[in-house]
Amino acid sequence: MEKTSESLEDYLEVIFRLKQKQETIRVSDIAEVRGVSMASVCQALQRLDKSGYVKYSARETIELTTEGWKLAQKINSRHRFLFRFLHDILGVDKDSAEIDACSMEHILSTNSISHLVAFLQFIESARFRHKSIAEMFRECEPTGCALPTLHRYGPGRRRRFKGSRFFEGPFLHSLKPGEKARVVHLHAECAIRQRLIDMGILPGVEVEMIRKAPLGDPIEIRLRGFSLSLRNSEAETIEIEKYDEKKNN
Amino acid sequence: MEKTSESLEDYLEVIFRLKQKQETIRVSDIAEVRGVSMASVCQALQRLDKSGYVKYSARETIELTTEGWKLAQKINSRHRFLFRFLHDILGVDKDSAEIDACSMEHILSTNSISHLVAFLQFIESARFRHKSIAEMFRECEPTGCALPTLHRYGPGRRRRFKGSRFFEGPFLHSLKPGEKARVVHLHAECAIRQRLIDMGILPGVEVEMIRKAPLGDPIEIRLRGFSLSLRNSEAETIEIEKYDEKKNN
DNA sequence: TGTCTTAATTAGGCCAGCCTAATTATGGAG
DNA sequence: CTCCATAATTAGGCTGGCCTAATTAAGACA
Repeated sequence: MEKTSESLEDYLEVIFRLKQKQETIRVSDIAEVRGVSMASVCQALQRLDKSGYVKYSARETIELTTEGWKLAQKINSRHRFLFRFLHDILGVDKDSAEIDACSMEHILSTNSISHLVAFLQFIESARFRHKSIAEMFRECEPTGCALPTLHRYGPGRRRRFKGSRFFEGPFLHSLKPGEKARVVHLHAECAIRQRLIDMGILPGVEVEMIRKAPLGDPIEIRLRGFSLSLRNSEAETIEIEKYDEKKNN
Repeated sequence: MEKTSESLEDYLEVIFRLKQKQETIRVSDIAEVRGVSMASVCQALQRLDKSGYVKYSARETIELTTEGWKLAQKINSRHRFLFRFLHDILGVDKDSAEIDACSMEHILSTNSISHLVAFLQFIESARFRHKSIAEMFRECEPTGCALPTLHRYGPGRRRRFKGSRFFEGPFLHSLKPGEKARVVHLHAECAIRQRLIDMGILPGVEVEMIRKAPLGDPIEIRLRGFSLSLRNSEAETIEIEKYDEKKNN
């Protein structure tokens, strides 16, 4: 079938939903919901018509084609699903969940979606001491880690990176003496992980390489004012991120 | 600070990551990673310079400003986090996880991200019978629900719907006699939910309204060839989605 | 010194998506 | 039947983001 853009998929979805409510849809209805001018809706309808998802010619009724229904249903069911995940499981408020589901439905790969579906089924079905995981999570009083805001609009194609695995964060052992960095993630498992955490090596913490032993094995780092030595094998599991010279937070 | 688009954020992220690896970055490096022409990179650098995230003038070294570092770090840590969620928890393969994390990092609201962070912490820390939830999930042999593919490219602003809660799926009780629909989700809890499921009312199933009692209370529906009566209060918890007249699956 | 190569930049185009303003139906009310 | 209000459409513009092709700068080398 013809390709569609995110924007067109949104139009399709709106049409689909309006159809659930009312028999005839007007251009102004769509414009209202999407928050755009009627002129834009007109253009979109023309493009959708050309792509074969909508049957439409000037001043006539707006009808989805069979292809259009199919696609709209797919999008819509993704939307519902994502909304449910965000709202029912994560506890995100309805408005945010709605908006985010709206964006995610277009960009998530089939692959990730299906994993998420499976995960959600698991989360919903598993029971421990008569409670679902979602319930337990809700009782945990999620504090919300207050990650910073990003800007969220502006056009842009979905091209992204060409090859995906170009980058993998640098690790602690690769710091040169004198260099500083921030801990990003601990890749170690169980016992070692716990040991590192006990020493205060946590994501977000600033570390500075002091020196390395001649053969590079025990290394000495400073964090929170203390110095500490680590085995190289441990340092290799600590993912870091380098700083700008002027230390911005 | 100046606003950025998704595309610019991607450039910023690439620059940030390259900086972790090498001292000097060339236009061609960025072009290579992002898979675009050098001309495009040039323009992007100029825009980034104008927005104050990058210090750059023709044929000179590419430097992030303090603001640039900050923003890039934010984006990057989101990326890492999302990648971890997709890959480590959901089990999505590295490539898909990378690409999807890349898209999600721009569009998810702070709100959803922080809920997800909290959720992930919970998932990672909770233990039952010495196993983490992620481990248990992995052992469940996720089958992958095979949701259909959507197209994923093309420009488009992030405007979306103006008001978010305009729509809520129609529910079963709103069908008119003779109309058909597909069950989308059961909103009922525990006992009632189970009862509905036992009767075969599951997401994806086609139902047809046969008739309603005079006062609208018991209603009769047909599904999988059988007819069934339901209390209105039950029907109100069943979210549906209407069909096209020509029944496309 | 001039020339060649390579990297980077500019110029000029294209497209999607949005806008506003101007125009064209359409369906009453007088 | 005409005219008006409203809805819808067209025309014309703008922007971001990409491209190719042509140009310019810079370093290497004879």
